[in-house]
Amino acid sequence: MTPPGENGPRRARVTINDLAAELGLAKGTVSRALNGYPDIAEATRLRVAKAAERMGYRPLAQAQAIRTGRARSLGLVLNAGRSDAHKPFLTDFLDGISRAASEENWTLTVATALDEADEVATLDRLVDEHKVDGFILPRTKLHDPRIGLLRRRAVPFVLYGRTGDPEGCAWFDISGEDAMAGAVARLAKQGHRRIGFLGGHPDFNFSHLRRDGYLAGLEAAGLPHDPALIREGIFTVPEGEVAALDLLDLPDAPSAIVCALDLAALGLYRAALRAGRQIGRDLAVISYDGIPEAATLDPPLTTYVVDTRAAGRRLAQMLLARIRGAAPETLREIVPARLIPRGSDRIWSDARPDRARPDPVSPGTTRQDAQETRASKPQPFA
Amino acid sequence: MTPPGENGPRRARVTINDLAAELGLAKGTVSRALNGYPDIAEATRLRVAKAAERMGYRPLAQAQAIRTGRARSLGLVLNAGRSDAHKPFLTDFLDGISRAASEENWTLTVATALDEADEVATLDRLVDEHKVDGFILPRTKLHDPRIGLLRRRAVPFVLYGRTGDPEGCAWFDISGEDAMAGAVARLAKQGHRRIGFLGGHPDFNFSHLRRDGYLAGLEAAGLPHDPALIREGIFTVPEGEVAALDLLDLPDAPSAIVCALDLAALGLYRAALRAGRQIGRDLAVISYDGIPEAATLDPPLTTYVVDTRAAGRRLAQMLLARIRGAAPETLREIVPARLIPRGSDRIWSDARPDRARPDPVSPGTTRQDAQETRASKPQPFA
DNA sequence: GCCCTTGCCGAAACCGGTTTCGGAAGTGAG
DNA sequence: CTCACTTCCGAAACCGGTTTCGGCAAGGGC
Repeated sequence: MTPPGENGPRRARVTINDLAAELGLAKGTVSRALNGYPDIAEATRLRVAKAAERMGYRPLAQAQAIRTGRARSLGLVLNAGRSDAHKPFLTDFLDGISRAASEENWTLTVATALDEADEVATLDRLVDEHKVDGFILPRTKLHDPRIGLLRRRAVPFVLYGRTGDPEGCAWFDISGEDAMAGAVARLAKQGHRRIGFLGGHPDFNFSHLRRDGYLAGLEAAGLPHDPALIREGIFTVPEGEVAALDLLDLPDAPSAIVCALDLAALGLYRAALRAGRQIGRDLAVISYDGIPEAATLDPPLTTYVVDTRAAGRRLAQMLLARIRGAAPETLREIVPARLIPRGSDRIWSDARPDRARPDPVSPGTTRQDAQETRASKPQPFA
Repeated sequence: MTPPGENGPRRARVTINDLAAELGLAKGTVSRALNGYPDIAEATRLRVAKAAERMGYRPLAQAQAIRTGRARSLGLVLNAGRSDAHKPFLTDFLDGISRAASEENWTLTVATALDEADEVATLDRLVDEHKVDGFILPRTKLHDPRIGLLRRRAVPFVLYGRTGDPEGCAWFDISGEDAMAGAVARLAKQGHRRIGFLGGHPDFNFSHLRRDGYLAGLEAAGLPHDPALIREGIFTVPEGEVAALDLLDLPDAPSAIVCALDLAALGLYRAALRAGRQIGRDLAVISYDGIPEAATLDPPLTTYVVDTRAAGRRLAQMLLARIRGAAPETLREIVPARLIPRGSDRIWSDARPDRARPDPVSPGTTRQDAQETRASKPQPFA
């Protein structure tokens, strides 16, 4: 690779005309040679390729775009209204996408929207202006208006997640349902018989999948399904906290809780503190997402992590394939999440329900008294 | 606004030729009318504008680009290697940028890089391919190779932050130095005389600014500068923890600590727990950044917040101006951070402070807080 | 009444590519 | 030795815009 921007204040772009002139060929010939047309002699193709390399020729994407109709750009519109959620993953996600895209000399165009309607309008605008050739749709909903739009306008897209009506959809997803079922199985194996569930907002497709996975896990373990142990619609930490408190205050409270999202688990940690329950001691927790904070909670949270970077990368590759004509039905992948066992789902049988407790983060510290700091919520390091 | 994608499977784009044919004008005339050339009759301009509106004409950005040399896109390359840091702000930042951009019908192109060299190479590639017209450079360093490249290649850019050699640079920044000085003043006013400092990594320009602000604050308060109370080079929570522990283990430990980043403060919270010090009781803390977790810590962290969304928005506007020819020297803005007083910098009277007896202050006075926000303001920086 | 502006628009070149079309060589069969 | 058939390339059209250039018609000064 040549040192970037090495010479002079304004090294002029070398165009296909320069190349053609240098080679004594017609520019059309050069273009065909570069693009692998069959009616170019092998010797010529080589000569052209070499000269292009030597002169540092880079086709101007937008000049190509106007004839080919390809902007060579992948679109991603983020919802900035729901400011929670994919935040922690965003950098990794973007990195996965943009890296895969740039391997093929494509780029990533991102836009933001404030709500669902704005999202659709933004997609529409980008399509109109032909700024992108296709979209990655994160956070799919059960009924997703974005999909309707893109279908109507016949522009390629790939879902990160699944949706209610799969027709014409390509997707990549993590099997949250298997993770939830696995979590239940793991807890049941430890002897838990009352296992609660903290679920996500029903607008989102993954919420149903994960709840169903939880139920399937119960059934597989031969445990009864008690609707009282289920709280759903959680989207933020505070929401998780109230829902969890709800569960813990039950006369017949669960001894273990499965969380569909780490945000809910964060809330659960707070709720446990307030309810005087000690996670990893008299309450087992398994969650899902793998946010970085999970590792530094006390006790560290056992959770299923998803490799967001890999997801972004794969999504970009699939979208590229879709744009190039692959049928959506052939582009559907579901991969498992990976369980990271940590302390939260282990019950120490020997411990006294008191103060002393193995503290992996800061050994030998006296824990603050929860009652004393009543007003401000005691908080593990989130 | 027309309902998005309303009709048919493939409503064809309306081009400038369609418009011209419909109007019985030459396409060149239509183009000039749309772009406000002075040699078009007002009546004609109106007629064209109306027809364009009615037919839903949207110029194809890349077609314009090839002649005008404007891709109508802003570039942002993120460093995915240093996975920490601006993560929590990223969505807001992107939202600010992309919203300002789309107001002018521009878009945002984002790429990622793994390290500094990759960053420069990525910039170079985007410039070569003319994918973007300019860049926003986040996380500026004292000596920033990205700036060198962009200067050499004469492509417009705007810094988010300042840098060592300001020549030819436009920037937007938050006055971290004033914030740090203000933090010291606030603590000194409470009677603290030994105030420690946890600083960022010296590669980054803001680290020097904030440390200098801390020092200026000391001087303004008439406090001595004790190098032993300063720890720098912090970039992650664990790093913050060891640095803080270092400070707290000092024979003559500080009674208050100013953190240049919330991540360091997070580490400090852990360190305090391990060292048996209680923040808000026998240790006062003021930090900087305003990450969401700060509000839910125990006690809640008093910190200076920066409005990342507003920063993104302003940066985009400034970059646009820069691209349109404004001189970089005229595009330099520094705005103050906003102090959010919470519990961590207040010392409750019944505690026994090490060296100083802070004024007893009831935990509920926000009016005084508001005053202190803009209290002392040393200005050797600008 | 004539000439010189000025206002306004059409025509065509242009931007940097891609794609179509046709023709000049070379090749093999008859 | 023809002739049809490939092989390979040049020329030109094309994509959807922007910009330059020149000319026609109206208007004003003399």
